[in-house]
Amino acid sequence: MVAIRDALTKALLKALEKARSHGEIEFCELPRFIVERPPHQTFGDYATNIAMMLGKELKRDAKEIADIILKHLDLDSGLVERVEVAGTGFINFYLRSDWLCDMVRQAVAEDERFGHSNIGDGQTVQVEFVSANPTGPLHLGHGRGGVLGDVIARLLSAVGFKVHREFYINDAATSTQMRKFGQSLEVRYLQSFGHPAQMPEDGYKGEYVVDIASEIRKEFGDKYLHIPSGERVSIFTQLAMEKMLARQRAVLERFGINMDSWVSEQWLYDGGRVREAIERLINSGWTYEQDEAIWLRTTSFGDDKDRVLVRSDGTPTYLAADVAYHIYKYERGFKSLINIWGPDHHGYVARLKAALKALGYDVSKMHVIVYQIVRLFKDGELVPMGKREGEMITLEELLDWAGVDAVRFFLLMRSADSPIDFDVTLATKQSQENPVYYVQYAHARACSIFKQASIDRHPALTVPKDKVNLSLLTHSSEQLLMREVAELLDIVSEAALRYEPHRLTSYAHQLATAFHSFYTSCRVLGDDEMLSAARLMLTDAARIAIRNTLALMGVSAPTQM
RNA sequence: GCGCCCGUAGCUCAGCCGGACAGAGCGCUGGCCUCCGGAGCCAGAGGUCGCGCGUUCGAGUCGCGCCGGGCGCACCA
Repeated sequence: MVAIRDALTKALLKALEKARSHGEIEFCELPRFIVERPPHQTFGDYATNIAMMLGKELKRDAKEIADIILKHLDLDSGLVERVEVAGTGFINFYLRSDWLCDMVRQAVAEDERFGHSNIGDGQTVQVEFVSANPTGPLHLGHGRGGVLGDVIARLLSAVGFKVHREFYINDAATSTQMRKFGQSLEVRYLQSFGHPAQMPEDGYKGEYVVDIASEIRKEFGDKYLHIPSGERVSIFTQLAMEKMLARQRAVLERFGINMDSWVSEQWLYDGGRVREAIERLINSGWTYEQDEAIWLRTTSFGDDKDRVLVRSDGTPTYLAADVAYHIYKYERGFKSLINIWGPDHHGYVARLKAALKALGYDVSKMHVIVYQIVRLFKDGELVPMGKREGEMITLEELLDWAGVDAVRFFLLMRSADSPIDFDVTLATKQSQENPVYYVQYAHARACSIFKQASIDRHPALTVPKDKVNLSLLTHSSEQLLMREVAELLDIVSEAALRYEPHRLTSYAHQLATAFHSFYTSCRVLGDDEMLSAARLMLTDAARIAIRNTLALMGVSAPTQM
């Protein structure tokens, strides 16, 4: 399909060149035009708006230009049957009727690779996502960031990019959060020995802190009871961080997410990278001192206020460390960087970009995707979330309730810009209201046809692939299903290049609908051996398309349900 | 107050770089099981694309201004 689009685009460009050399059209730079699948079948299989775009630029009639292009258009007759100019100036391409049959064969031949391509040409992309504090378990919000990042990574790698998944651990020992976390842990530890320690107002009150404290007590007994508090807190912080991180990693793995690397903020401090970043910023001349703190003039680069780089007590801010982290990203030479950030970070984008610009980095290769909040509903009621207060449903619990597939699918259904109300009750429902089952069921059904065929020793199975006559597939539901299957490559490349994984869910649903409809109106295993063989091949292509789409979403494709 | 996001069918949302009669799911109404899995299929009802102005041959899509909602505006991360 990309091949088809490419072929059409190239033929158009050639025709334009020829028209120009004949002096019929003048242009120096072509406007951006598209070759797309038109919204309606009567408009052909592909269409382009190039004549209208040119018409606008040259102030000439679009139809006239279309006719000129058509005159010079030299098309592969094996592909295109005829070309028409529509009333408004669209050029519509009608492909030879067997192009869809070729697509079906291609699907079956390429199997797992069907839908994949090499647009990325091996260029490296780094995707940074989740990047949580190690001060608590992951929750639903992290889940959304996780699926978004992971599926964007899967998509990019499917279209030929070399993808690197990274988790940035916000574990700086000097950070307020980490210290507060250590203190909360200390309190729980002391309390477990009956000491009257008081949990600070803004401490971490979650049950899991008590759990960790008792784990520490189990492992080390009263070893830490009689040492200075400061020392105890820092030991506890370190211990707890390791435990939390291990749990986070385990949940992500269960959720189908495997990082290529984990970069620790503290490691950036220890290696002197944070200090170095600050020095470079100071040397850049964009900093100043005020109230004993060091400020960065981010307003000179589009931020709405200047930001503190080093606090008056001498400790660097999160921004300083994040600049160091991003310098480290740039150092590793990735061709592009994608950051998946939660809604609470969106004010932060301008700040970080400003700082990187001050150092002369090319910010255009860094893409920040900020997703909107996700609220959890159970039995029609909003479930409150607050880490400090400890009222929280963890990602782990959610996976226990709804399963990996449903959680991933639901979090992928909406575009990142749209907030999600996650309805656990719906996600766990095994009915037609639940889109996950609908799609998976289509896949299981396709598989079951093959199972049935082999039980029956159906003669269609013995027809060699190159003898299968796909032109027998003339029913409207067969034609529609072929068209849907043929869309896969376009859908994948578009979803990948735009970083929009939600396109996959609606496509998956469409595919499933087309398959169910085909299934209902066309019996695959029948008396006509050749017809059965053709339908079996179409079933296989559909099965492959559905399975590959689900695979890109990280959702399983069960062969039976 | 400033910044970002959103406002499309009863509900939840798609709508690609402006394009050909505005789409889907759920819900609702009415049909479909001799036969490969009814967790399915078919048909139908349902929309001033928040409002106004502008750019354009053409605007749900772009620009400006309102109105409504969400989030962010720390020497927290």
